[in-house]
Amino acid sequence: MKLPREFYNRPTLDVARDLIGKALVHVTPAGRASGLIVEVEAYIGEADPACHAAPGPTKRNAPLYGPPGIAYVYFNYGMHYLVNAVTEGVGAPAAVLIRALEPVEGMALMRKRRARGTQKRAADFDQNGLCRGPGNLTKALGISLPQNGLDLTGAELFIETSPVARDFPIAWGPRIGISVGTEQAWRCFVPGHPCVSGRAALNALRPPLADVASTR
DNA sequence: CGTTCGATGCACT
DNA sequence: GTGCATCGAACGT
Repeated sequence: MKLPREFYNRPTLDVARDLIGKALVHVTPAGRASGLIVEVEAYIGEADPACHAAPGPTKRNAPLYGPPGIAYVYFNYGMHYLVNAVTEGVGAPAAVLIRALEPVEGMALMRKRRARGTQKRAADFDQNGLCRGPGNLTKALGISLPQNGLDLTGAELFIETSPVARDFPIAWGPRIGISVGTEQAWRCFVPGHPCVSGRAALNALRPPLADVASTR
């Protein structure tokens, strides 16, 4: 079941939590590639210094200001594309960054895409690492600028409940790779999952924060 | 184990 | 010109 627009039209932290265990799917002429979401981060509003909306509306962050359920894809560090799901209502700029997936469909295609432009061969990639990290998963799924602004309720790029989904434990911690806004525990992940990015210490199960993500 | 650092290009000031 | 919501190789302990 594809997630409807109302799913995204909610408080961003709720959307972030509920995205764990759902499947991100990209359909292209080369085939279908998908994976279960096991790590996300929330970026919420102009008051969040780490959110791209912090400077106010610009050409780049325009999708954040639009309706929920839209893909916000941007280019970073000169070589990586990062994909977000826009949340909350029009004029409330917020989104959930997808940081890691457990590969489900199209692993051969993912390997091929990951190897593109490198010295490595497709077979060199470990399956658990195919979609570990926000830059890696967009490369594996073939997501880049043409996918920016796509409707996540559409047919090309969407998020759905998966038949392979199961209940995951979840935990919250500080967001990774930012220099401001680190006091917020707005990174949501599956502790101990082999496809989650970041250091082991960051990903340890914190007992008071342990919870279970819903499959629905 | 841990930390540092270079690659690489563009939006924004 | 500056600074990235990164990655992985190279180095130090």
